[in-house]
Parts: sequence; structure tokens; C-alpha cells
Amino acid sequence: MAASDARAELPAVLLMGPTASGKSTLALALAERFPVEIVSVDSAQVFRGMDVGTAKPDAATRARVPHHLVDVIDPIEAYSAARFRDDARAAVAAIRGRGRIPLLVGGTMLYFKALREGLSALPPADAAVRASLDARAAGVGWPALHAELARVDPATAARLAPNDSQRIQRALEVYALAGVPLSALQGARAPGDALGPTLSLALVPGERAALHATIAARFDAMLAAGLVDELRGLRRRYALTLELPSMRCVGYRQAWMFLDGVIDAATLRATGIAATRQLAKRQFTWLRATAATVLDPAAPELVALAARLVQEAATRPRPRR
RNA sequence: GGCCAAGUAGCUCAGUUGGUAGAGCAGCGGAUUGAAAAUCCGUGUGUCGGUGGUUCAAUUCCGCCCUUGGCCA
Repeated sequence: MAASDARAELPAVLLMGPTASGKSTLALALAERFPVEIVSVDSAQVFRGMDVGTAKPDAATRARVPHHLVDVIDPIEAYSAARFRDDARAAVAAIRGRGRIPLLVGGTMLYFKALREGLSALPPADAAVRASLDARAAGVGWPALHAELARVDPATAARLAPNDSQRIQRALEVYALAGVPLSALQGARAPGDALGPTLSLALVPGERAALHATIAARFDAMLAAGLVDELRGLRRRYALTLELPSMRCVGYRQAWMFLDGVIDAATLRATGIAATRQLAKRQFTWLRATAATVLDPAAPELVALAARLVQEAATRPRPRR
């Protein structure tokens, strides 16, 4: 087997886990033992300038280990699962091209899914169509638009709740742009095997109470590190609104209300911590349905165990395609 | 020490003209196809502070006690 073929078959390592579970720490430990480059799978770390609240790796860390898909857009812009799928696949190919192992680390489970299973061929988001739908919903309410969806796309309407604003809007948007129902386009997915061989690891804390304590401590650390000041600066620099995807991120939304005087400091802390716990809970739900080797972050030999799994995946003979 | 008010779900509170109680938030479970740290769905038994009394029946009425807050000494 030629060396170039072996390189092309290096595994992509997927490291998934809820917020504050220790993913980054484990990833950096693996980076000391293997020639890896990290690909962030995180819908919040893509925003430039949002460093404190997204627990973004610092400059020293990024100088030591290459990080991809961090700081890719401004907070007034929007990212997407489809763009992530494209960007991540390109990054994985480039990393393999350098003979290194792509280590994809993060907690945005929809992005992992888009990467592994692919996405259907659908029209991209259209700001004008969305603005129009938002305006109509403000007048008649989302249940009325849900009823409208039921007339043009009964299959999609049937699986959506009348108040699921985001999905109703998307379904109507697709119909407006494509002229055919979303349900008619979703059947055929672009194949997800473009990722090549993968090792899927899930870092799942066994004790919820311990994770909750970690979450609280980490949010306090973010406040102490200047989360509110960071947002104040961002609001000066950009024409931000609370409705932007960036400002819906955990911590920033609460800090925004604090800066506006809607909530006090104690409420900022309480709601910020609660929102983080709720995020973690949704991530648990994804992980329970995701095929992966489960690791307990509290395991004494965690790094050694993970390293062995990566070693095995990297040296296992793989059939030529 | 006296007077007043309050003690009900993890938290903030509502309520029962006596038939053992319910909201918001939190928590927990689930969904998830170009905004996903988003969006949405489901889920509420707790010595109703303690104790004695009245009553067929007390969380509810009465007595005493405890705790907290306020006012007066």
C-alpha cells in the first residue's frame, strides 16, 4: 500500500459531548499524542469576538494546535448546518492531505448529524422571505401559518406543532423558493460517506449533579472574565439585535437583558446557568440516540483509554475502495 | 417583652366560605434536514411550620409553641 493511500484513510475522530463535559481538555490531551488538527463543531464559536461566553480556545492553545471553524463570521451574520457540512468536509480533506488526523470536537449535535448523514438538497435561507414570514406571523400568529402550511405541505405540517415558529417558517420558505413542498425534497439525502472512516466518541458525564456544579462554576468564571464587558464592546462595534443567531447564544442573551436593565445581576447569573443546563439536557437527548463509544469524563484513565481507541482506529487496516 | 404580618412543590407565590391543593420559574423526558447555545412538545403528592382541640372530616376554624420579617418598648 502506498503512503498516500494510507494517508487518505486516516480516520476522522468525532468527539461529542454536552457543554462543560471536558471535551476540549481531552482533545488537547490527544493532540499531545497524535498529529491532529482540531475542527470545532460549535455553532457559537464561529462568531468573531464572542470569546468569553463560548469558552473559545485561547491564542496560546490555537498556536499549539491548529483549530478550524473558529472565528469564521461576524456576529451580525448567520451560519448554518449546511455551511458547516461544507466547511467541515473541506477542513477534514485538507487535514488528511497534510497526513494529519482530523479531530472534530464540539456539542452542536445537528452539525455532527449533517456531517455524518448528509443533508437533502434544499434551497438556502432567504432573508427577504423570512422577514416577510416574520411580519405575517406577528400579525396572525404562527398557528395561522401552520394552517397555511397544512394546505401546501400536509406531511410537514402534520409533524410540526402549531407554535414551532422556526420549522414552520423554514417549511414555508422552502415552498416559496422551490415551488414544491419540503416533504417532497427531504426524502433523498446527499450521502454522508464523504467523511470517510470515522471514530465516534461521546463524552457523557454520569452524574448530572456534578455537571450542574461544573456549569455553575464555569458561568461564574465567564462573568468574572468579563462576559458583560465583551458584549458591551460588541454592541458598540456591530449593529446587533437580540433576534440575531449570535445574540441568542447562551449567556449573551441573558447579558443583553442585563445591559438593557431588564434583569439584575442575580437574575443574569441564575438564568444564564439555567440556560446552560437546559442546553446540556438537549445535548444528552441527542447523544442517547447517537451511535458512539461512550466515555465517562470522570474515568481515571480517560486520556489513556481515548488514546488507545484513536491508536486502534488509525492503525486498523481498511479495505481499499 | 408587647403588637402585627408571613410560614403551602427545589424557588416565588395563589388557593381551599372545612371534603388532604395549583400557577410561573427551575428540574426531568422527548422531538430535531441551511438560525440548532435555536425552536418546539410532554411532565406537578407536596408531613399545606409543629402540636393539642372542635368536627363525620382540619392545610382551612380555635389554643399553645417554633421560625422569619416589621413596628413598639
